[in-house]
Amino acid sequence: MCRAQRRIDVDQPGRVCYNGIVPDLDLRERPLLINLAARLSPAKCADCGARHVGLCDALSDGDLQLLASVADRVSLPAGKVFVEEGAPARHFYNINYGTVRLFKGLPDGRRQITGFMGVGHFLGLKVSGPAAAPGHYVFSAEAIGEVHLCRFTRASLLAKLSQFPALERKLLDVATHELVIAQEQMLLLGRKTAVERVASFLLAWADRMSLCPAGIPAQKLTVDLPMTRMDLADYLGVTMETVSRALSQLKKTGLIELPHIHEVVLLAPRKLAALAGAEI
Amino acid sequence: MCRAQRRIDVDQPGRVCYNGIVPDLDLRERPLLINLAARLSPAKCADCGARHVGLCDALSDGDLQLLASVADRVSLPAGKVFVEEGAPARHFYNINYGTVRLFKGLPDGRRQITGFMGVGHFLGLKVSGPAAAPGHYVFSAEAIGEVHLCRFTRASLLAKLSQFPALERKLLDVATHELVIAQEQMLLLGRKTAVERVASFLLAWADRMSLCPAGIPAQKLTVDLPMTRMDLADYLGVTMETVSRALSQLKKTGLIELPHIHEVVLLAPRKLAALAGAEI
DNA sequence: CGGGACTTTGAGCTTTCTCAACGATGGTGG
DNA sequence: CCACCATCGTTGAGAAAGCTCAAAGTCCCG
Repeated sequence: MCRAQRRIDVDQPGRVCYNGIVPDLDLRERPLLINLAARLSPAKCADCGARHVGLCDALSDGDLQLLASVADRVSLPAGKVFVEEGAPARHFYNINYGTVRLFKGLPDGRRQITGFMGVGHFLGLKVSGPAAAPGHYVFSAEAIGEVHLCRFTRASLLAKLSQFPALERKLLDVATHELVIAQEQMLLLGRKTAVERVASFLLAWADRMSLCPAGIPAQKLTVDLPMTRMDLADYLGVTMETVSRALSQLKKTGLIELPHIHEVVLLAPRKLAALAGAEI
Repeated sequence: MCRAQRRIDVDQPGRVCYNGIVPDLDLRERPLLINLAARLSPAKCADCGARHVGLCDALSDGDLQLLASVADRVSLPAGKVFVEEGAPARHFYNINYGTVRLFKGLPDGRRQITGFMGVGHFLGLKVSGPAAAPGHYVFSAEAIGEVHLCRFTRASLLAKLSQFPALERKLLDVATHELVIAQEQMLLLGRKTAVERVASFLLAWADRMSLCPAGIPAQKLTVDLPMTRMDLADYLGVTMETVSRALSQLKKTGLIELPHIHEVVLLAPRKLAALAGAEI
């Protein structure tokens, strides 16, 4: 198998090896973003899309307010890279709106997307060195479409941990859950065929989007895919063309429909699961 | 790429889908093991191979003694599967001696090794559901060679967490570190060629074994590989034959020597790193 | 309505897999 | 102590999955 697609333009500013000391996101360059954030992400946590998801859900209104006092609200345009692999890790992020792709790169431009994160997801644990010490991000993060986030400095959030035992436990839960997903992805990348990969992804994504909270449903299910085929390819460890062919094959087999490029209907989720190699 | 090797004998007792309620390791069946453990793993933490590694290193002698009071010491023969994917998660383990392989399986027998763990490694975080709630293991664990471990019930260890804040933080560190490694492995599985995979593994393993704590050294380095070629293959997402060919190629290129099957000499670690696609 | 970006489909090629035979190695029993 | 056997590893040849390159099709947005 050839794996030599060159996708990341390594000469593009901001995508080269990280040497300088630059904040992951320099707000002074983009004063507008703050205003945009204020308009689109409500200042009050109570009105936030992520209030009852993920990390924020672990806290009472009062605790959350304390935590919010150390958070910046930020809004990003599509395509904005706001975490750079190799850069000093200064912040944690919590996603309030939109979808983000996390990825790692090779020097020749090959890219592996390690995850997609949506509303309520917490981001920034994966740094080199112990969690409490300063380290460097081991991944990059980029907005798919418009994204709103809460940004915390690592120092302030880690300092708050002793005040909020629930938060520390929740962080452990988040990390554990990500580990479980990562293991699953290793099985996919190491041992599944292209069609199995795509089928697995569709089910996992539907599940992640809480569309089928009670396991795999028997009836049909419509799933929104905010990412491109290229993103899917880089997540599933195949090429764009292979993703496209796999989707076409699933369509031809009658397992899915593709009403729009960014929308898939799972016609027979159970059969899809069998094809995906449902876990032992 | 064809990925249809059938390796795990799904008809073998203990490797089938888990339905029953059986402890991960029933000591009543193996009273000898306890004695063996007592002989080989000293009862005192102070004399344990893992005392100053990983989790145990986060605790004072006094705290460790308290923790040890809720631990069983267990010794396992080579090949013993002591955690079963899908079984109820009742224990955590800490490895005191030997090496363990963690893996996930597909119904048709394909296997993906998700990690190798050695002395000081902590095992059992990866369960379905939140860390604090009862769940099921999402991986299996098997001894490579003889293994000694400390076994904790999840309930007792999680109960102790509130008494030992250092321990909780350390657990988060462990989970974070595993996440970083998992991301790296996804890049390997999704985007690297066979030779790059093997080169990456050799360096990562040397690093994990603390043979080159200060980064990649310029001079040669001897690495012990306790696992078989098949294990390597299942870890690297290729076949045994491909691992063998990659090693032969690295030998022919003068980058490594293979004095014994389970021993590799890295002749030019830096060149190997360049080949492995050292991180951006 | 037109242009650019994204997607699909096709044809030939490369890497890796599969299958098979041969070689090494380590443990065991004569 | 050595020969034998079982297991594990290596090497080769042909097959196949997925990759590359190329062209045609779609869709969105101005």
